[in-house]
Amino acid sequence: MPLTLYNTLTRRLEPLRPRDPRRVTFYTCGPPVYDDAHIGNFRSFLAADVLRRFVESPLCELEGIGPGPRTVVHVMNITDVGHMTDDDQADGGGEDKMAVAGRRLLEQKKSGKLPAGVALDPNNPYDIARFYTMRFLDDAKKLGLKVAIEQERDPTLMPRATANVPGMIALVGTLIERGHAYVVGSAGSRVVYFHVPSFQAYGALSGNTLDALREGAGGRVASENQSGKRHPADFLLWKEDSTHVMKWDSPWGAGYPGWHIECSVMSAARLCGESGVLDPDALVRLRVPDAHPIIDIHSGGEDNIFPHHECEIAQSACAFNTSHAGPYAGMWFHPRFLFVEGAKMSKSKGNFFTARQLYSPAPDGKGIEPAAIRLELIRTHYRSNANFTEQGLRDSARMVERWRRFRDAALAGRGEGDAGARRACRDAFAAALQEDLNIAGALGELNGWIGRVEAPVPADAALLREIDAVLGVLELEPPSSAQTDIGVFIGCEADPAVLAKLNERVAAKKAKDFARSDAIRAELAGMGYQIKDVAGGKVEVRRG
RNA sequence: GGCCGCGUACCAAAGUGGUCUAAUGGAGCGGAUUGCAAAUCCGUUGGCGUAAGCCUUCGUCGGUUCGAAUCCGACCGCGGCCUCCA
Repeated sequence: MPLTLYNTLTRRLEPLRPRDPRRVTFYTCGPPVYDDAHIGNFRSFLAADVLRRFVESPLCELEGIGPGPRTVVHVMNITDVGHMTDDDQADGGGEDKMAVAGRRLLEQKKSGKLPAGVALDPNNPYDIARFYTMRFLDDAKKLGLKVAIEQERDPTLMPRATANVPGMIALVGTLIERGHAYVVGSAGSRVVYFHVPSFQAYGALSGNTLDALREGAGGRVASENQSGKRHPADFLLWKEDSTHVMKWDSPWGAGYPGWHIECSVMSAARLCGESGVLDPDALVRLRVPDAHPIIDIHSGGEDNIFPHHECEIAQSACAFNTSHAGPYAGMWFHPRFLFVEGAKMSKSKGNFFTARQLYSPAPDGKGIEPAAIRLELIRTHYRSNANFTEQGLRDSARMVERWRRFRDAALAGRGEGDAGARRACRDAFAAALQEDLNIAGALGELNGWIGRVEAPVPADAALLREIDAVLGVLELEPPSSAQTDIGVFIGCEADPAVLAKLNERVAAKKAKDFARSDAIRAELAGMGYQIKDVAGGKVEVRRG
């Protein structure tokens, strides 16, 4: 059975049918960079990553095309334009988020909390964006996000919004020319709006049709923001504002772009050029036949469905389709929110984690190995609200260790093993993922097979490697470990105080003073170190 | 008010008409191993029974069916979006 996915646009499971089976185009709405990305962001990005890895894999069969491997061009943007804190679709009120981040960084700098060696001017929004972009790329590579690894070779795969403003200006111009956008206000305070009623299919993705919006508005669209708009649902394409922290010249005055237009530009610019990036002139000349998707797959968190993706469809279809119809993307893929310890993540509840808080070594972070974080974030079906818990993280860490043991034993094994069992596992694993990425089912098949193999052989390791090319777990860096002649320190430093205790414990054990040696173990546990005796007379030490 | 989704055993999570007391991981219990732990390996974890077997379970109630965790209806509960948020 070929790969089917739940398409948000049609609310049905549908086979994935790329326009060009040799080159599947995939666009993911990437992170804003005025703060560190949190594990909820990463759940969504990693779900997209697993999808692209699976589509690339020989395990994945596409309808009418057959099994892979195949190429996926995956683009993920970096939103480094500071959008507004109260960015309702009206006129962009509130404060620029980049400015808010600058104030926060300034405070951290004053209190000495910024990491040493960071050269950063908190008043410069480009500096702030660069700072968080680098941190995001670090996090993403640690967690095995393939696009972040690839962009080192081809930076165009992760375009920056600030580098694409000319394309946005060109596209806004096109939309005005084609009668889908209009300018209001006079020089100094001009605003360009997209005129929503000019796009018939508006609401198809989210169900928020113009009628529904009118009924549901319930006073939420503040009347003071409506001045000049021809329809309450019309949304911002360009705002003239000479006081803004980031601003660019345009035919409608110096200002900044609306927050939906960047994705319309960057997706088409990178994915519609056979190789490389379309320049603004080529972009405005781009014409896609009606009812043909401009890109094959588009992903983003469920909260992007409305208004962001709805507006993106309207812009892209009106700008690029010959008679201004959709659907822009053939397949809309929306992972759901992540909960933490049963509740929606929020800073005030204290259940808010950035990725680096989890993987950084103690005492700054929790010292959890990236492979365990990745597995925990991908192991729940992408359309369920996954619940991220300490317990789940421990489960995942153990599963990773079990796979590693199996792989190592297999590489050291001899013989052919059971080819039939391998084939059955491979088929069952693939079949589960073909069905709307049923990853829990696929992991069940994998674990069941691993449990049944009594004497693993190199061919088993090869299958595990093929499977892991999709999961992306074992290929991640194993936890750092520091060796001393007494202990192996996993994910933590060889603290002198700990070393002293370990030496004392060895002496106590030698003297068969087990009461003393157990007391030391308890003391270490009180200090946050778990220890266990391993082969060779050494002690394995872990934080946590 | 509108749109969408979810409710499975101790926990997480598969299963979408019979092979289901129901994959898989964790946790628990018993055993091997260990000075003790940890880790690992084996067995086991609804009830009764020595066993074969019988009875009961997949939010609740009802319906369709020879047969339902799986299909339909109602209800209860939970959540998301409609406004910045992955």
